[in-house]
Amino acid sequence: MSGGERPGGAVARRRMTSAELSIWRSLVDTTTELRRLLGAQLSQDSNLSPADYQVLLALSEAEGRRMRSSVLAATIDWERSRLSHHLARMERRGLIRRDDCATDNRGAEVFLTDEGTDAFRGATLPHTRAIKRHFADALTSEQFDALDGILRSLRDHLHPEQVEAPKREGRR
Amino acid sequence: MSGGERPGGAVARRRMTSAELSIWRSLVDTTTELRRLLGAQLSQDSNLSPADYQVLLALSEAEGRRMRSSVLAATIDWERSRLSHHLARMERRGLIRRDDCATDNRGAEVFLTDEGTDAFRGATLPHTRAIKRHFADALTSEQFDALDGILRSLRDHLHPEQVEAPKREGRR
DNA sequence: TGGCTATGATTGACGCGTCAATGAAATGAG
DNA sequence: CTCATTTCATTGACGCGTCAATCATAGCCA
Repeated sequence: MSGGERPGGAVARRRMTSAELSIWRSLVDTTTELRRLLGAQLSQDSNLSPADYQVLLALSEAEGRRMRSSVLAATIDWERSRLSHHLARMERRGLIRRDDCATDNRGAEVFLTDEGTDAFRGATLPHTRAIKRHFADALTSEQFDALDGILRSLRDHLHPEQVEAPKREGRR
Repeated sequence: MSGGERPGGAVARRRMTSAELSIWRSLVDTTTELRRLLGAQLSQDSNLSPADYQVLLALSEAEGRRMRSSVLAATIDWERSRLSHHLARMERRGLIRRDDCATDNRGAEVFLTDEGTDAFRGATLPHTRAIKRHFADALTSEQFDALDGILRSLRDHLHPEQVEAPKREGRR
């Protein structure tokens, strides 16, 4: 209630308070710690890094478990070269493989091996449980609603153009 | 009030919903993006990485701008070896230096050089402004309150023992 | 004292991520 | 068709972070 702020607008406000700064630091510290913990758990349970998991997740949801490398990069919002390096490491471990692309001779197509599929399947359940235990179990449903709104505000502020595309599929 | 959840307790709840999972992913993605952005800004404005900034901040607040290496590691919650590597790189760049410790011949003492002090001073204002612009300006004061509570819940859940050190300043 | 263990700090190996450079194929203008 | 430009993907160099190993010293106890 009350205060003089507007959430969405491109407004110049008062100075940032030290409370706000310290909430920022706490956000960084807490998410860092959560990621460390969940990453360690994942790697211990399944010998996968969070980055591996992200790649496997995207591939396992793709048509035919295969994707153009550039599409994959866009999907998980990685730089191309990062993906290239990472795919090279994953290929060495037998989790994925790369083929030349049929329709564009520059392109590469990445696909899950059976081993990669199994690794992902085996990782999913314990990883989800760990997220529940360390994150979801800590919050009430009111807090989830609030957090959802906060994240939406942050995203809208970061990407002012594409605010509030309702619930549409496919197009961009 | 209302729902069936208890925030603090070590309670086993229902299955995690997909909405909760997707809020988790959004939290990871959004904080990652914010950190990338602020890190890029910092490095562009001041030629410092966020890690450099963390070290410089801790040192600049220390008695005499110097600290035992192990104390520094504990202060910013880094592994010793990470700190060692990072200090070596910062020393090469002239931001800090290391001395043998007077009271413990195993120990090292780290201190800010004048150059490091200047670099930190020059970085602080633009960095704080960037945090304000990209983070603080996106949220209402109600959202800050909610976020503060959420982070407290998460931290309490991660560290069940040291719950609820009240709100006093300075000592702990 | 001698010897065991614990601690402070560093190192090397290796996986990871960014940036700038490369090469190769598609695309488009003339 | 030819040349310039853009796009796809990879590579190398280098900074970063983790893990396991190392080494010296401190602390302890018999």
